[in-house]
This record gives sequence, C-alpha cells and structure tokens, in this order.
Amino acid sequence: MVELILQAATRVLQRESLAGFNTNRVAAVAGISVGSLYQYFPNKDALMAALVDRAQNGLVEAVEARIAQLASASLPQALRALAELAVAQQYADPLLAAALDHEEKRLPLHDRLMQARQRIVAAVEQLLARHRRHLAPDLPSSAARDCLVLTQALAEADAGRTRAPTADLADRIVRALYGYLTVRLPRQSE
Amino acid sequence: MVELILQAATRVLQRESLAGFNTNRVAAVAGISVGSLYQYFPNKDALMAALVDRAQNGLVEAVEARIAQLASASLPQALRALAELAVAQQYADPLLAAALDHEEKRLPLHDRLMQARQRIVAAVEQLLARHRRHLAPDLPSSAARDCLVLTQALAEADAGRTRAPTADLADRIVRALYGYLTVRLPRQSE
Amino acid sequence: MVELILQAATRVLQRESLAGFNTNRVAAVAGISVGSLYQYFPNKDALMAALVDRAQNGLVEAVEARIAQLASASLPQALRALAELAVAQQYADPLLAAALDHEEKRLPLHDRLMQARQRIVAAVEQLLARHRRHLAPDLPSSAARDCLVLTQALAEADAGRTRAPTADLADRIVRALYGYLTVRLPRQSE
Amino acid sequence: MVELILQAATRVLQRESLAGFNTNRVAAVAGISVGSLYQYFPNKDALMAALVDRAQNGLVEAVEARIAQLASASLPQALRALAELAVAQQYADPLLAAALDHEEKRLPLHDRLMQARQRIVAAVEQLLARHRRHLAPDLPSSAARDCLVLTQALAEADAGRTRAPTADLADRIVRALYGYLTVRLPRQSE
DNA sequence: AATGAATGAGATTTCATTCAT
DNA sequence: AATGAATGAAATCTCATTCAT
Repeated sequence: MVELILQAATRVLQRESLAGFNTNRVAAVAGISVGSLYQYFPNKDALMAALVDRAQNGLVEAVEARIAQLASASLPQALRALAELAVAQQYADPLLAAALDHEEKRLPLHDRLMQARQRIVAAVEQLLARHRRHLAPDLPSSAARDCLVLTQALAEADAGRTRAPTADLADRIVRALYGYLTVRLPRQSE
Repeated sequence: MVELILQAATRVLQRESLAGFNTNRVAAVAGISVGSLYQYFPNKDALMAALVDRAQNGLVEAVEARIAQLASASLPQALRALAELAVAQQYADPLLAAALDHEEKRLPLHDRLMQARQRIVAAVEQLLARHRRHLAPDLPSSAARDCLVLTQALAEADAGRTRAPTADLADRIVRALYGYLTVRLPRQSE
Repeated sequence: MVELILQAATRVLQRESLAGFNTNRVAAVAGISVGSLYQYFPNKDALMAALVDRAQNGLVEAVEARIAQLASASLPQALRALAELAVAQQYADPLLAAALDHEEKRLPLHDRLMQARQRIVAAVEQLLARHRRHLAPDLPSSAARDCLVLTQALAEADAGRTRAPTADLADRIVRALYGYLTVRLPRQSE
Repeated sequence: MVELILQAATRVLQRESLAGFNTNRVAAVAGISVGSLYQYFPNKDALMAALVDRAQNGLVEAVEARIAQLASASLPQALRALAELAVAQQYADPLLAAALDHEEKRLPLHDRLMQARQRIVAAVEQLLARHRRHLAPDLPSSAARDCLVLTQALAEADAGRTRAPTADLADRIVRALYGYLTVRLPRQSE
C-alpha cells in the first residue's frame, strides 16, 4: 500500500509538478481515500520525504550494482555506464526529479539524504580508486561528488528540454567526467 | 515601487524559500498593502516571473560585461572569471537562486527567459570561438550551453552545503570546464 | 447536502438579494463550512446555476402537470390556471425570482436552461393547438413564448410592488393572454 | 463631466454587465481618474442611481413627446408608435437595460423611479382616455401600467435573444396591447 | 483498517474609497 | 479640481488534516 501511494505521488508530481501535488489528489490517483493515505504517512511532508528517500535509494542500489559490475571496465567505459544510468533516471521521471531536487533542500531530510548520497559518492570513489593511474594527479578530494553533480546536471538540463534523450547526451556526460578527471591544467590559471 | 516589491519578495524567498512565499507576506515585508502589490503585478506568478527575469538579466549583463573584458585573456583565465561570477551569484543568495531555479521550470517563461539564457550562451560561444585552436576538435554543438550547466551545477551544489564558498570551488569549476572543452577521448568509449 | 446548500442559498437570496449573496454567507446560513460548499459546487457561479436550474425545472414540471390536467378546460380556464401558477411562483419568492431572472441572463446557461424553457414553450404550444379554432388566424409563431413573457412580466411587476397578490392580478394576466391570442387587428395598423 | 462619466458607465455596463461594473473601470473608460469620478458622485450607488435616473427620464420625455404628437392618431397607430419607442430603447442598450432592471429593485431609488414611471403611466392614461370608446368597458385601473409592463417585457425578451429587432416585434407588441385593451372576455372565466 | 465528508485557516484576488500631491 | 497610488476589508477558493462511521 505504501508502494501504491508512492507510485501515485510520483505520477502526480510528473504530471503537474509541485503546484498540483496535494494529498487529496495523490489519494485519488492512488484510488484510495485520503484517510487511508494518512494511515501510512503522518503528514504530507512525510510522504514527500518517503518519495525522495525511495528515489535516492533506488539510485544508490543501481549505482552500487553497476559499479560492482564494472570491475574490469576501462575508465571511459565505466563513466559511460554511469552516464547512461543517470540519463535513464532523469528521463524516467523528469518532473519528479526536478520536484525532488527542490524539496530536498526544504525538508529536514538532509541527514538521510546526505547518507544516501554519501553511499553513491563512496561507490564512485571506489571506482575512481581503481583507475587511479589514469587520473590527474592533483584531483580535489571532492572529485567523486563533483562527478555526480556534473552528471546529474547535464542529464537534468537535457531532460528539461527534450522529451527523449538525444543520442549525444551520454557522450557529453562522459566528456565532462573524463575531462574533469584527467585534464592537466596549465600552471598559471589566473 | 516595483523595485521595492521585488526586493521584499527576494527577502522573503531568501528567508523562507518557496514555502513562505505568499502575496500577503511579500506585501507586509515591503511595508505596503496587498492591494498595492496587485497594482504592479497582476498576480503572484507575474511577481515570481519578474523576479526570475530580473535575476536572469542581471546575470546576462554580468556575463556579457565580463566576457568583453576577457578579450585578451587565456582560456583558463577566462573560464576562471566565469567561474567566479557563478560562485558569487550563487553565494549571494543561495535560497533565492534555488527558488528561482525551480520556478524557472514551472512558469511559462519560454519567451523572455529563453532569450536571456540564449544571450548568455551566445556570449560564451563567442568566447569559445576566440580560443578555437585550444579546444577539442570534436566538441558537441551544445558546448557553450553545457559549460553553463556545469558551472551552475557545481556552484549550486556547494552553495547548498556551505555558507561561504570554499577556496577550491572556482578551481574545480575551471577543471570541469577546461576538461570538457579540451579533453581528447580515447577512441573506443564503449 | 446539495439540497441543504441550495436552500440556504435560496434563503440568502430572498433576504438580501444578490448583494449579500456570497459563498461564506451561504455556507454560514447552511450551517456548514465554506470548504463543504466547495465539495458540492466547484465555484460560486455553479451554485447560482444550480439554483436557476432547479427553479426552472420546478416550473417546467408544474406547468407540464397543470397543462396535462387542463385537457378539457376552455381556453380562458386554461389561461387562468397558468396565470395562477405564475402568480404563485413569483409571490412565493419575489427576491429569489428577481435574482434568478437576472442571473439567467448573465450565466452561460444556454444549454440546460434553454432546454427547460423550451419544454415550457412546447407545453404551451400544445395547449394552444387544442384551442386552435378560437385563436386569431394570423398569430405569430412566437405566440407561446410571448404568452410566457407576458405572464411572467405582469406577475413579476406586481410582485415588485405588493407583498401579497392582489385579487385582480390573475384576471389581468388572463386578459393580456386572451387578448393577445384572439384579437383581430384592424387592417391598417400604421 | 457628469455626462462623460455616465456615458462611460453605460458603455461598461453594455460590454460587461454588472460583473465588470466598478468605479475604477468606469473612470478608465471615461478617460479620467477615479478621484475625479468621486468628485461628481459620492459613491458607486449614486452613480448607478444617476444612470437609472437618466435612462428613465430620457424615456419619459420621449414617451410624453410621442404621445403629444399622437393626438389624432388611431389607437393601433398610437400603440405601434409606443411599441417602436420601446423596441428602439431596448435594442439601443440591451445589457444596460437588463442591468438597470435589476438595480432598480436594489437601490433606494423607488421614490424617484416610481415618480418617473408614474409620469409615463400618466401619459399613457391620457392616451387611453382619448380612445375610451374603443376600449373594453371593464378595463382594470392598472391598464396603463400593465401596457408598459407588457411592452417592455416583449421588447426585452427579444433583445436578450437577437442582435437586431426582428420585423414582427413591434407587431407582436401591438397585438398584445390592442388585445389587452379591447378584448371582451367570455363570462365564465373560471 | 478504510472511508471520505467536513473542516477552516490561509492563500489569492478584487474593488470601493481615501488622501497627499 | 484633478490625480491616481495606496489602502484593506471582503470575497473567492484551496487543501492539509480530522473523525465519525
């Protein structure tokens, strides 16, 4: 039932963004009564939180699984796999992703969210460690986190513009990641 | 008076994000009555739109001015200047920037807003053209747009985490941009 | 509940005409909250429309029933019966009737309302057909409709002037109708 | 200036009925400021009252003038002249007439309005007196008033349905009036 | 557990009126 | 006299939440 409600909430968020997201509507779309919704979620924010949570956890697991598979892949291959994961996620739920992005900041979810995010970052760090010799020597410590940010940003920007992912989106993400990770900056950067 | 209202709206958005953003509150903060607000903005969305508009235009002008100054700068120097602009903007108003980002997607602003964004893209394209020979030969046509996306994403991500910009934020943005623009990808990327 | 609200709306309209007719007031008079009112009517106009609708349908049924009963009545007897119906309706709710008359024109009711009105006209046409040989030979095709207009106008005019119907009101209506329907106009009417 | 405002008010009422009739709008249409409007009318109701007043007085004068001209006309000719006057008035300002009809009841205008109306009734009574021998012997004392009601009702009903008056409207009004005034009712009317 | 009608605080918006200039 | 920006009470409408069934 929790799952049923979350799916309905997702659908509402996709179709009408945050503006149309209210408990009565979610319940209606789920085919249940508001009262029932409140039996599983103490209030609207809790529903929103669960939604964010689930999306994050799904992503965490997908990323961890994918990275485990990529043990013997080359760095570009691994990056492309991550890029495709991100693209798939963004295009699966463009409005949802946008709405969640916003809610993440408002709700008191930072703890659990940061935790989920941290797991993804850790997985990517593991991946980067494997390819240490191909990376730039002066990479900042936030490299893994930055990679996630870059990946999501490019995917989300395209998702806000086009219905279906363009052929080159994954290429561009790989370019951004590979460039960030391997580039040697000229000395005088100022 | 329009300016007064926009400033009040900005302040409300900074303090309480979208949740506390309502016309009565904005009017109260502006020290005027709701009726007065409605003499200058036909409805709430129009106020929001004006806010987004103003932010965009401010950015457009800042970017165009900065790029004009950078005529004789090296590519890394130019990128760093842009990075610092983005960092300054995000940290000036983190909640505001986040709220505007969200509303940009919801509102039907596809005219004036897209135009402003296009001007920024055009300015960056001009900058890239100047440094054509240092860029990767197979850059996608969306390179300038991607640069903006990457820049804003890194700045925004940090702005959501820290009160003041860390010393290396601009470096990391430059790394991402310079990497994206100059990297030679190995042939078999899959 | 719909009925409860409509009755409250009717009472408000009776007591204070259109000026005092607002959703809060109707809800208060109905002894419910505004929110409840909006569960049954999507907006104020819909409530008004339902009121007009109900009044029309009540009238339609009353007229149809009465005309069916008048199968063997003489024309003056039948006209008098209709007159009495109209008088009763107007004096039952003078302010309501007046308000509804006004709203009828403003609202986009041209579907259900015109349909109801058409049924009354049809019933009267049937009645006239029965007495065809007593009618003027050159009656206009709008005769039935005109009869309704004349009847309502005389009843409404008196209802706006006196608390209770005067003894001769029905007589005067019959005179107007019978005169309209049977008079032979002198040839040169200009 | 008073005249200018009244004309603007008339235009607003025609275009948007009572719903859009507000002082700011009237002032805007008149090309003056609200403040100026309030220099000539103490409040909105006074403006409305003046409007009703003016419309009534125009009609009074037109009717009195026309009836004076009809000294030697036959009854049908006189009735037709009145009918044409009413048709012209209704079609000149259909929405205005409807709005005024409603406001007449609400505002504390009954005194002055009834006075104006009374003058019209008196003029018609004078007309009827001239043709006394052609009228039914048992005419009610409200005959003149009833004639006005019938005339306005038929004209208004058509004005609510068609843009321009149909050819037979005046005929039908004459029929109603002539019938009402001359018909001999059969004895047993119940 | 499930229901969904009812609630009412609060948000958006309108508009008659005032008053400083 | 004219202006019109400012006012704010009041109207319309929304939606998170409760609770009797």
